[in-house]
Amino acid sequence: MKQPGSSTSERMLETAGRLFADRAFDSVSTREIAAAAEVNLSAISYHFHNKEGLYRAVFEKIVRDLKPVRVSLALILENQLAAASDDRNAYAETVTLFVSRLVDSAISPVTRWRMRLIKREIEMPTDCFQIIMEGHINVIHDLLGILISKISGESPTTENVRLEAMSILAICLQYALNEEMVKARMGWSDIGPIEIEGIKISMAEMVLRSLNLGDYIDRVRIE
Amino acid sequence: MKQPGSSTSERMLETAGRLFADRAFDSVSTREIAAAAEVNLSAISYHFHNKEGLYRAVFEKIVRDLKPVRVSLALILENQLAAASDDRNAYAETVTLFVSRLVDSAISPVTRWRMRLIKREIEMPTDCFQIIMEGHINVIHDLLGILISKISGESPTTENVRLEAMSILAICLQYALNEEMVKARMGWSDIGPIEIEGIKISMAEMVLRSLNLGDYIDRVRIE
DNA sequence: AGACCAAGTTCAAACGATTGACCCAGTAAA
DNA sequence: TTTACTGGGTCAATCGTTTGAACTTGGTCT
Repeated sequence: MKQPGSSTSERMLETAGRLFADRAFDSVSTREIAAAAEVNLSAISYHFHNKEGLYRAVFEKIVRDLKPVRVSLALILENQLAAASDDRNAYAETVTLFVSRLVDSAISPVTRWRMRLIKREIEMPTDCFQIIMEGHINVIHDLLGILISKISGESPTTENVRLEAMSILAICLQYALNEEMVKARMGWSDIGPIEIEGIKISMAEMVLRSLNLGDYIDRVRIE
Repeated sequence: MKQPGSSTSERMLETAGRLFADRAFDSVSTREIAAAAEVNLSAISYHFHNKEGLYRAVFEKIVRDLKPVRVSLALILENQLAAASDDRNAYAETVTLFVSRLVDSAISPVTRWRMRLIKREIEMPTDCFQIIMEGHINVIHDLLGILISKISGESPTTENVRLEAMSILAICLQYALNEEMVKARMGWSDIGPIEIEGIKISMAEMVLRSLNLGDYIDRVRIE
């Protein structure tokens, strides 16, 4: 049934996005999208010129939708910079919060399909690769780089810092993407709030240790 | 040009595998596979019944091809168990070797397309999900779990150990999958032997620190 | 040796179905 | 009148699969 209050094009973007997140571009037909969005087939060419235009619009919308995530992460870092610059306990808290938010952005039911679509674009790039890199990934990777460089003392432009940032990004985002594998290997039937809590704790501890902040694990609580 | 000495079906499996690694199942047409393998279109139905049968056969072959990887990783662990069980320096060496081999299996030009195909199946499971999990992933994940439990003292069945194993798996395999992102963010035009060396060092250091073996980093050399 | 045959394999051609795109007349609200 | 659609129909292109003939091979019979 049609969602009241949502315009045709908004409904199309949401529906198409979910479908594209589940299956590849070529595997989702325009007719299926139109039917799922309860929209006429012609609406695709009317609003987005063609199927590729719709696909691109989905990504542009995702970048807009995820702005709160970027802002939230940037704010965490900003607050850190305002604090004492040598307080390693404060660093640990910042890292924990950062990781928690990152995992949330990847695994929360609200944003999960968006992150899966993003990850697919990264692994099998199309024309939208640049949109998602410039609009979202670059920002987060840079923020992580700055955080790591603050803690380790190395320059954020160092190859090592950039690689570490990429690794942390990878482990925080993996649960959104390897959903079936995680469920199969952990014996979970679903990744609900309880499982997410466990993931966050394990994740934060690992990242803290990998940043030589392992001593502060017990002093920090996950929220 | 046709490879001499390779049978039709072998050539089809290799060619189809590479194509399926680059693009989704539906995006690769049977005609394209046949043309690339320099094989008649009907050879698909003749040898593998249909397109899905070919796809499944590719995964079954991958599992067989990757047996040396599993054996190699198992041997590393076996040698560790034979060594002094409380020598943390030996642990560090084992972990370093393990990570090095794992990264190799993911990023080496020989196996890279296979790992990309595996990862795609994990992220967007089809009927072949079970084949690759039972044939390859479960083994490696279990081995990692055993290694972690040895080092941390926790039981390998602990949720925390299994999550940590999954995370280490994720960061070691990411470079095979996020190839374009890695190149874009690191400013590399290609992931060659030099870049792989850098990745391995950064990777091993991170994993060592996350396992509380950070003190032994400088005593261990990557090979 | 040469003729023959059956199984294994490859071939070109065609099948029906589905695809994305396009067209245009119609409608309802602003 | 303009904007935002709906509905139906057509189009060429491409899809996975099937068909039946042609070829290759190794063994058997004369």
